[in-house]
Amino acid sequence: MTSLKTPPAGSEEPTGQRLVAAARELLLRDGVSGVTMRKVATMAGVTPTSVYWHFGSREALLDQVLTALIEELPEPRARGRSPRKRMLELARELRAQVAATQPVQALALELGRAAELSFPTQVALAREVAASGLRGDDAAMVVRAILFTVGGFILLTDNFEQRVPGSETTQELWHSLGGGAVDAGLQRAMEQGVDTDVLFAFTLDKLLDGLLPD
Amino acid sequence: MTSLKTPPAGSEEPTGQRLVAAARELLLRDGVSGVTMRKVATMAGVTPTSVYWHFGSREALLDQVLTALIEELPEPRARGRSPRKRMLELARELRAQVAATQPVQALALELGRAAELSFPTQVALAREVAASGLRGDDAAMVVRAILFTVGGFILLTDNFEQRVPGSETTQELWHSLGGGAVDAGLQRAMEQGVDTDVLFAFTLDKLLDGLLPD
DNA sequence: CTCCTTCTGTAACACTGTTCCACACAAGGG
DNA sequence: CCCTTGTGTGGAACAGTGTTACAGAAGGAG
Repeated sequence: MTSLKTPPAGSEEPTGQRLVAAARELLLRDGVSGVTMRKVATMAGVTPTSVYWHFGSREALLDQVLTALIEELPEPRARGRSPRKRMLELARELRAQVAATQPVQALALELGRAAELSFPTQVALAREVAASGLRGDDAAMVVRAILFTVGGFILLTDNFEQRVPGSETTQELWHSLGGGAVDAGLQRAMEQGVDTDVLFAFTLDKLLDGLLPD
Repeated sequence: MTSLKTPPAGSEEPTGQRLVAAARELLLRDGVSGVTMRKVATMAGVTPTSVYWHFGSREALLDQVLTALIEELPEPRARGRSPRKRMLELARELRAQVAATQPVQALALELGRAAELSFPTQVALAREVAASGLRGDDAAMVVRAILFTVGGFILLTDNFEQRVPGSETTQELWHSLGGGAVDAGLQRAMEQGVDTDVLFAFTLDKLLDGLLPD
């Protein structure tokens, strides 16, 4: 059933595995739109027809690639002395991981499987929320508020960074705004760039202030 | 210079304007990927070549469409008795507007002009932050924290709603999680669906608690 | 009239995902 | 042994995408 025929000369692995490996390499190198059926097939020494015989569609192929990549992601580790510090650390880790595995995230988004990527962090976060004394629905709201804030922040900064050249940034818009509309000091501050790392830490810190009143 | 030739029979408007109108109609009806050069051209009674003569590229055409659409967006109105209530109202309005003008948002995102869409709300928000007593860099951090939270929330829920059928939702993942990993009551709560409206209001409320301590 | 600019249509190019069809090859049954 | 069946494969094509080279038509200016 598995190998009725002798494997094609030039490679030990069966065609299916070679196709997944090729698609994976293309994904990490050229991004999700760079994974082309003809490129994948050529890289595996085969024609596009074979890809369709083995997987049925481009989406099914990418789905297998994503599954393999997800399994390799490291487990989140909650470090810190208090639940609150461990939550901050988990959020920071998730953000760093997303930044480091950009094409994987883009693929998960396209396949509608983004939830799986954050789930381990989600569980670890839930454990810390429970450790801080919250239970049931209240705890769930807190977990979700943190998750949505972190996830949203990641998506947003992502979109801001892959800005199209020539389009106006928020800072430029603030600069071109006439005087007197808002407080002058505030406007001047808005015209400067943002350090998203600092803003991320600040926002999460203040959110936790509101969520975990001691 | 403007119209050397008699306008084509069957329409008073010049070709350029008809093309923008056609692209706009296609965008609002079929989404950003539904705006095809051949469809736009056919709808305007012309061939794709003319589109390229007038605009140079698909991106330039869509850019003009977006500019026109942005100008029609209503100005944000800050309602409420306190600065804090007006901030919440502005955030709610922005979220509602984004939900109501989805294809416009998608287009702005693709063209890297998302900043322009939120900018009026941004200014109104800054005014309220200033009204609540904050100044300079501190005020800017607060404005940005709110903006990034709201914007991120919108992007995230957007991605969650256009989920691919067959892929696992977060709730299903929580359901398939073995017992004992986290508090049972918390897990049960996470298995239920989220009302994103309620979560949005809750998150923003708690964030403001942390940002605006009285 | 000729020249020149403006604008248009035809046809093509390079690319995408996908499908149809024929062909090779190994296994098994009569 | 032959013959059918199932497993893979390659070649060629289809329908679609954005984009471009090229040949014109139409009107104003000299």
